[in-house]
Amino acid sequence: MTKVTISIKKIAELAGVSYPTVSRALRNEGRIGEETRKRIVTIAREHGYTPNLTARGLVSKRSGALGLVFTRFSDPFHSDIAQKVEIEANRRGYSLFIASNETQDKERELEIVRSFQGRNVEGIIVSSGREGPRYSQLFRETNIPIVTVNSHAADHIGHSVCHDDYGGGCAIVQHLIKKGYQNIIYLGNGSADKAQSDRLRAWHDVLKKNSFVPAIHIDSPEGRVQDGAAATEQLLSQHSAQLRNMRSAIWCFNDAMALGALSVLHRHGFAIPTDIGVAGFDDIDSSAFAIPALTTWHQPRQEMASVAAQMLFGLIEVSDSPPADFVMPGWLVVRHST
Amino acid sequence: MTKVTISIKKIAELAGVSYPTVSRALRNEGRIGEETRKRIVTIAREHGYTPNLTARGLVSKRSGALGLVFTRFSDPFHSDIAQKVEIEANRRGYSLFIASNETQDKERELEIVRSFQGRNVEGIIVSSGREGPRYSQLFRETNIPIVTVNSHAADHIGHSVCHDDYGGGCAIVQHLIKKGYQNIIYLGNGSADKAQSDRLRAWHDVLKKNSFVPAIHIDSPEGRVQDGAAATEQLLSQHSAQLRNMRSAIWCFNDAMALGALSVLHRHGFAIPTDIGVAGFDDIDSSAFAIPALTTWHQPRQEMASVAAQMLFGLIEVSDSPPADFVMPGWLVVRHST
DNA sequence: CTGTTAGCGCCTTCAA
DNA sequence: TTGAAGGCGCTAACAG
Repeated sequence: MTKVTISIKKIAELAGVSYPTVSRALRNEGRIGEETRKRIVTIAREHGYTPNLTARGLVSKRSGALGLVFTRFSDPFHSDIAQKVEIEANRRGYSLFIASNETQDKERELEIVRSFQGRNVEGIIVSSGREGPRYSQLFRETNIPIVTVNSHAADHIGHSVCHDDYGGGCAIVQHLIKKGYQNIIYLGNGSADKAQSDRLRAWHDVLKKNSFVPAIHIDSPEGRVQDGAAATEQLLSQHSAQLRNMRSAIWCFNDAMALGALSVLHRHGFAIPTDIGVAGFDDIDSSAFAIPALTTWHQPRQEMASVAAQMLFGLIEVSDSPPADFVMPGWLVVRHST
Repeated sequence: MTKVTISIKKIAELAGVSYPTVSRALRNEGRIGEETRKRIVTIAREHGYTPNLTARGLVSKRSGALGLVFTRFSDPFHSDIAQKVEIEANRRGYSLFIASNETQDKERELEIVRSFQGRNVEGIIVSSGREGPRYSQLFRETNIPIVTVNSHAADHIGHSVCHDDYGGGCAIVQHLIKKGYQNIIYLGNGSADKAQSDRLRAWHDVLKKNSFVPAIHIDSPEGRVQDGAAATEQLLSQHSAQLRNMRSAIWCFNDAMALGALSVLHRHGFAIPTDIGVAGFDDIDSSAFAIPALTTWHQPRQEMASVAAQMLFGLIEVSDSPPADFVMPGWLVVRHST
């Protein structure tokens, strides 16, 4: 490809000045004659000059780029977070490197972080919901600011924005009990770390406290619509007696799975919420348009992403701020599926 | 933040060699003593060395980065394309800059392309579905390979991967006619360029050919679930008589909108597909789980993204390949909503 | 106000 | 096989 990218030098030549002068003119930096500045800017524009951010970054030590690692584009929850991060990054004049990790391989995620490092990003946001000792280690070693969303380094050594999953889980289960469901099933997501364990624990605790005994718990490999559908199929085939004998409700790890559950239940002729109740988690946009509209727990994901971004900007500007674990509250959204 | 990124120089010092030697060792480039190579590599690893891709890119002229501009993360169609592009980029060892354009501002999109240029990306994929003379102009001026997905520069001067929207639209409308619907409504997306105009034209043409007269057409500002819901509400309030008198079907610009339509129709007590038929376009993952499962047109978006990526890689390697407009076929998916 | 010099971290000649 | 110089495009001191 013909690389005819015009450089500062060429423009200097054309304008009959030295190239630092051009640099100053183009950056609108002080101490420069108004006449020359105008002349240089005109020439630059005429020749379609665009500054080489690579070179600029090399010397200024500010690449003007951020890195974002997240699960996958088809995940509505993490995608909304990614969207907000992208907007915030742009607003601050940053470009954004992105890498998804559709595999369930944690090592891959760490590799991504390292590659971002090699690209001299000024900060990294990890929104994958995964965590573990390897993460803590990497984050400790890395000298680039990192903020995680919805997971915290196991030893709370880093900076993170989380959500009160335990509280939300308790609220959902309590709501289901109050609605009179006697058998509360949990359809989980085996690939989520903190979110899954917190919600599972909430489910356990609330059931126990209310003297509900051994309830059904099925984990999916991931948290997609099809996973929720598959888990529900499995549920129906393995526990149909229990479902018919006790007034049951299904609580899904997230709304996507709940959508899949609704679909399968509908196909099998169950009336929601009378035959079976269904609840989700997250309150993604389409949940309000589910049939019937989905009862769920609202996670303020936009705000979480915003806070994460602000946190990161803070870390970029001020060095060595102490570890922080910001926990945000959500709220129950009761619609028509329970 | 303490930037203690270790450089090639330091390692050279530590190893007691000159830094070009280190460079060679680390890149596994020929002509280097096996002993020294090993020693250097060990030291590098011990000190957690990561090559500075910025600097490397500056001299090699190969940034190893690609740019992707697309609509928004919550758009299931374009997100799937983005996902595939990301995977392909990674497979080839590229990092990916991403920028979404949630605004409907085309100028913003061109700005993004320019900023990618400044970052020395080696290639750009534009998957926004937008087009126009300003695009053609920019693409012509830009010396970086650009491939567009689902839109082509008005004058066919660039490289693009498209889908046969007209053919798909015809097939959908014909299917609805065959199913016995007498009133075929189109709910469009005002922010899509090529896709909208092609589908709208298909709708017009097929209706005309079959002597159907003035049908209803409502455009939404965008193509999201809530847009489909809003358009359907509008439809119900303005044309209820017509809907009850003639056997009607609603064809939506995309599946997301169709999901919104299904929700509203359900809330208003319509039975699908007997009272009203609903069809979408795209065949996104969740369409199979809609209630009822959605009849739609399958766009091979993964393949489209793959082809676009391959096309781009080709352009990066070989300069000056002639304009190309790759058109991919889709297929009808009849489920239970019609 | 402007030009000179130096250097960011790396790769690529060329000699040795 | 290795080292010494030069330069990628730009900014940041200094001079003048």
